[in-house]
Amino acid sequence: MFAKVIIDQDVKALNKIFEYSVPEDLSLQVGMRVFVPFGKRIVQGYVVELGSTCSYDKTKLKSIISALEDFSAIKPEMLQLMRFMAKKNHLTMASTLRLFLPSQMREGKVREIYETFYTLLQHDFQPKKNAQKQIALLKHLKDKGKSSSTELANLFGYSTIKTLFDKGVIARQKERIERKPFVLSRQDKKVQLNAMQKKAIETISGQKVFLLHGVTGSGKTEVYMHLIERELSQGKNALLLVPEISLTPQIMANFKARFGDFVALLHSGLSAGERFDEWKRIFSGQARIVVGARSAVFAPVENLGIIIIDEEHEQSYISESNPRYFTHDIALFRASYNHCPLVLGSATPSVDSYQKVIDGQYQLVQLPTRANGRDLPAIQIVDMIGEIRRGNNGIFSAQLIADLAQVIANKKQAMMFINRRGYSSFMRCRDCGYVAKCSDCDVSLVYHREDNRLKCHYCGKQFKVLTRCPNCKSENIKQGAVGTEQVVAKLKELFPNVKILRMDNDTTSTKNSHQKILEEFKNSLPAILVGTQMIAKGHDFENVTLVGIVDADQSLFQADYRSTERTFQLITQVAGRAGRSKDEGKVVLQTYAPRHYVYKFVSNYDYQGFFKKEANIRQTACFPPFSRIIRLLISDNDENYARELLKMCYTEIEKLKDEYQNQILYLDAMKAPIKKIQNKFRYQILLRTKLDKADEIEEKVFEAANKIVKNNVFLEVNPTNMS
DNA sequence: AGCACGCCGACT
DNA sequence: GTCGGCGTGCTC
Repeated sequence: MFAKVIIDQDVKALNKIFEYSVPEDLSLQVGMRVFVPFGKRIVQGYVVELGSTCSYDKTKLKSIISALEDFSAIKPEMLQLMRFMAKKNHLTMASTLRLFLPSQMREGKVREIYETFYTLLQHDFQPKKNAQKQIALLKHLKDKGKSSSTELANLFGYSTIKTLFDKGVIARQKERIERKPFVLSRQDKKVQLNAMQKKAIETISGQKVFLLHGVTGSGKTEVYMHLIERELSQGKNALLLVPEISLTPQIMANFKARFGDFVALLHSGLSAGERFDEWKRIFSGQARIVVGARSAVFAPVENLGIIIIDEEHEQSYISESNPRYFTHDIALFRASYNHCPLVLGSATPSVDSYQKVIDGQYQLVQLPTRANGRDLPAIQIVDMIGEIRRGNNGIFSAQLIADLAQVIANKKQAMMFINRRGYSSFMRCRDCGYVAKCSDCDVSLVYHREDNRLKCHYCGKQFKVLTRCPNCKSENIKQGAVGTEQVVAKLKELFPNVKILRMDNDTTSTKNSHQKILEEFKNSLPAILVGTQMIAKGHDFENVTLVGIVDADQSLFQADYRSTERTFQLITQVAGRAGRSKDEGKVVLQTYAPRHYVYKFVSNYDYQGFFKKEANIRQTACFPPFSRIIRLLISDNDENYARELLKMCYTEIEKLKDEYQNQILYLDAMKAPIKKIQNKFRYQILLRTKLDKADEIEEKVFEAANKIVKNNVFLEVNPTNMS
């Protein structure tokens, strides 16, 4: 018997299959992890194939040493997924397989926790009359059957346990316990479905992709729950993916309440141990519903009946570092492997996904009204240039201030949204415009208030805060942009007696601070919550009647073809926070570009209109989804060498132009936007191609680059942030 | 990734 | 004369 093995090392040079002979006494299965001799050492590998033939020189063949476990950690579906991903995303097979296992298994530190339990051994034992503690303990055990050492010690004292144990009245045993992630418990309130929801559930079935377009508050979550329930009753399992930020305790509690121990929750708050325990519950089939963030798409659930991606337009579904992948691709693969529906849900679908509806690849399912029957809040656009003309140079328009005053008078709540995407709080000299930059990376330093230092977000290097401009010696140095702090300060000035809370990266660094702030906000009337994207998602505050968007433009004017789309999504999302309950809501949107088309559509909640316009622009300009952008990043410590490599790659890739004349729309080589990271100089080749032969071209570009550059070459498709 | 082999510079 | 720098090549 021979085995094909993938060596568990994430190196391109080892990204191939090695063959071994299998000892007679070793019962191996495909998907098992094994120890194998490799050169002069012993390494871990994965068995990907077993058979009676071998293509390698048999005299040089070595033998597998042993298996790590007596089961296949990588199930057949995942092996196929590995092949698919490695090819699609140009990854090594090892790095792909690593995604499928919890870190605890990889590090070999499989630590399980045990706890001592006691049970009753002699049921008829009568303690002495005055031994009150013993009597109580025995009664406790009689009622509960078994009890942990810590519990008994707390209630009756350890000496009581010891006496009874020594007399042989109670028995002791160690049991493995699972680290259950903490979840709020709450009563499950079954919601009556409306007609649209019922219809959506009926429509969604079969091996297809559905785009569930539902306005904010249309009750998508309830639809998900019903779909999952339906599959469960058919004996199937389910996978629900959500963006990390919306994995709030409330949502988790909802699922726990509805589905109990059938649910496994995978989110960033889990410890490695908890994650491992959840993984095992899924692996063994104990947990049949997996709810989790991006990486949960790799959960070892078998027999899937449905896969749902909630808020499908979210950026967090794109893994941008190390093993790069797009969650939708993986989900689609798994859905077709399991012959089950894939549901992409959103109030503001990505242009990519909606285009697939137009192309007939996805089926559209709509939930056009809010579940509570309320209208969506009115969005009023305020022209900030006009404000300046009227002599108001502040960060709030007269309209916004008036509306805030009204909210406070009504003892209601307001949310103030600061759109921080795309800029950070850099330090700038007000006199000459000098901005502090990192000495190793070509990026602006970010000011961190907590420790009053400037930090580089790419290499982590720290610098002292500038007090004098090194360029013009001026001391007029200020933090660059309007931040949450400034807004809070201004609000306190305007409304000194109102509770004003701030929620952003600075105020939510500790573990439960997030929750605390939201809790405090919920319990204060009137109150204003100031925050970044963090406040945009999922929270359901019934007293919020006003949402202020302080500077809507900040995500709009970026050198990124998706910035308009993102602005539309963000504003719709934030607007959805207002008027969730009986009171009507309102949104005040401040902008310096009131005539931009995105504001026209967004204020009318006209997604279709926006999509048509946006798709049209992209088609004319030949941008995705009507083309593919391929970015090849080359980096090296030696700048000249990096440039040389770039040139060689470019010459090679340029040859493709002849072969694919009318396909390649754009090709150029240049410095990367961030010219240096960790002392590595970065150069890039950008290529834009029509879709017809995009796969083929991408493959050739990758091949060409790998022929020339051994390491430090990255290929990225439709990059989101080109740093 | 590791580990060996191999071919040039400065040391007990 | 040797010790050791890291460039190159191989691992079933």
